[in-house]
Amino acid sequence: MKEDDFADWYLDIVEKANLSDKRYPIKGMNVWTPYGWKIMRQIDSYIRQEFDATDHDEVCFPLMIPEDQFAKEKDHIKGFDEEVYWVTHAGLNELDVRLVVRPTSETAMYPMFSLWIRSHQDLPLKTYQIVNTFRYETKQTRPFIRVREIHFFESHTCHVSEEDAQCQIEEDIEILERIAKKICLPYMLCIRTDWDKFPGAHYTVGIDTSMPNGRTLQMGSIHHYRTNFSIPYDITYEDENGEHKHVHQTTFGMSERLVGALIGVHGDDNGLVLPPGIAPFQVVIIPIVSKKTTVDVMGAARETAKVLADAGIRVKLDDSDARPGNKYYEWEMKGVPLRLELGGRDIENGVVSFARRDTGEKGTIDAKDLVPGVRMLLDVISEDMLAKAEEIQRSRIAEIDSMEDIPQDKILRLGWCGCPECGHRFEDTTEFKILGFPYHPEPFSGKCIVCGKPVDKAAYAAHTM
RNA sequence: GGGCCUGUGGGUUAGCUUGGUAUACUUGCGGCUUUGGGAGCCGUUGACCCCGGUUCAAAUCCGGGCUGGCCCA
Repeated sequence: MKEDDFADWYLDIVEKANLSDKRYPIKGMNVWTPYGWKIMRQIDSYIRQEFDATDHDEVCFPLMIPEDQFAKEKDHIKGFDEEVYWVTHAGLNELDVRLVVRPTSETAMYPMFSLWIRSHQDLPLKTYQIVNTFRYETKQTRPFIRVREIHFFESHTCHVSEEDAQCQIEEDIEILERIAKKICLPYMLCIRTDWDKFPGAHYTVGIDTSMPNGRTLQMGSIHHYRTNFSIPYDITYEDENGEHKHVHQTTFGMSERLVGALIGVHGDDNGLVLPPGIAPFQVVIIPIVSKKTTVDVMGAARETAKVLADAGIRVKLDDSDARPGNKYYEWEMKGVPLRLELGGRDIENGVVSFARRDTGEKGTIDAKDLVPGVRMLLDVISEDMLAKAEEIQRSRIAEIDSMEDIPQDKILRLGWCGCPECGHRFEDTTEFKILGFPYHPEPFSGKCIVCGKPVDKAAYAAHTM
C-alpha cells in the first residue's frame, strides 16, 4: 500500500470505528473515545494478568520528576531533554526546581528504589505500572502511532547480578510471546545499534511489527541497564557477605502503538478486524425481526446473548432499530470477530447463522451447540489471524547482498560487520534504518554489505514509521 | 531551524478570481413506515479560526496572529 493511501485508510478506520477523537486542541493529544478505550482496557487487563502471574507488583508513581533527579544519568537526560515538557510555574510563582513531566519513569522510580532496597532479600524487585507519559514530538503525529501523550506499561526490575537481570529479559520475552499471541501480532526482536539504543541502556531489544505501507512499527522495547542507573541513583544492596553492591536493572515497555499495530496489521477495506482475545465484543448478535412472522425473534436473541454471556463470552446484542444491513457494516467497521444472525428461519431450523469478520465465511451453528460452537470459531479465528499476519510479515522480508536495487517496501535481511562506520554508511546511503541483529541468532553466512568482510550473522533494516 | 500549503454545521464539501440571502451530501434529533447486506418519505438542530483594516456591505480583498498539514535540514 502506498504511503498516502495508508494514511487515509488508517485515519478513516480510526474515525469510523470510533477509536479516538483527534480534534482535541493539542497536537498529538487525542481523546480515547469509548470503543477505543474498551480495546485499550482489554489489552491493559491482559497485561496486568501476565505481570501479576509472573510476580510483578503493580505500582503507580507520580507524573512529575524534579529536574535534579531527572538529570542524574547523563546519557538519559541527553536523550530526552529536547522532548520533555517542563512545569516551571506553580500558581503565580516560578518554581525553584523545575519539574519534568515524565517521558518514562526511570528517574521517578529509581530514587525510591534506592530507599526500598537494602538487602539481597529485597531482590529481585519486580514492578510495573500502566500510566501515561509525555513526549514533545516534533514530527507528524498520528493516532496511537505517534502521539505526545502516550499510554503504556513499563516494568522495572532490579536484580543481584547481570545474569539474573538477563534471566528477567528471557522472562520478558516469554511474556511478550503470550501477549503477541493473544493479540495475533507477529513481531521481530532485534538488538538495536549502539546509536539507537535507549538513552542510558547497556543494550536495547526493539520489538517491531510490519505495517501495510512497508514500514516497521516499533511497538515496545526491552532494556538491560546493567548498573548504568543504579550507580548514579545509588541503588545498592547488602549481599550475604555484608558487601554493598549495585543492582542490575531491566525494563520492558509497550505502548498504545499496539492498537495502531492492530489496525494496520489486521484491518481491511471494510475496517477494523479485532483478535478475539482482546475484542471488547467477541460476538455481536443481529436479530432479524419481521412483521411477517409470529416467532419471538427478539426474545430468542436476548436468550442467546444471555447464554453466551453466562459462558464468559463478551457479547453485544444490537437491538437498535437500524436495518440489519446497516448493522453489518457498522460492526464490521468496528472489527467484531464473529457476527451471529438470528431470524425466523434460523429459529425454525434450530440454528444460528454466523459470519466471520476475518474471512467473511458464513455458516450455521446448531442452537444446542451454541457455546462450544462459538468458542471453537473464536479460537479458529484467532489462530488464522495470527497465521495470516505471520505469513504476510515473512513475505515482506527480502534478502539483499548489494546496495544497488534495494526493494523499498521490504524489510531487509543483510550482512553487516557490526561496525558503526559501515552501519552509518549503509543508513546514510540507503535511508533505511538498521533494526539490529536478531535477538535469537539466525544461521547466516555472507559478507558485510558495506565493507565486504565475511560475516556469520544477519542484520535487519527497514523504513520505520 | 528553513520553505510551501491550509482553515466553512459533528464529518465531507460548494462558494472566494469578479465583495451583496452560504451549496450539497452525510450524520444527529422527531415522526410515519420498515427490517436476511448501507430502505423511503416528511419535519428539524447545526458553520464561514481569531483580531484589526478597507467598504454602505467581507466567508470572499488587505495586515497581523493562531491552528492544522506537507516538504527540506
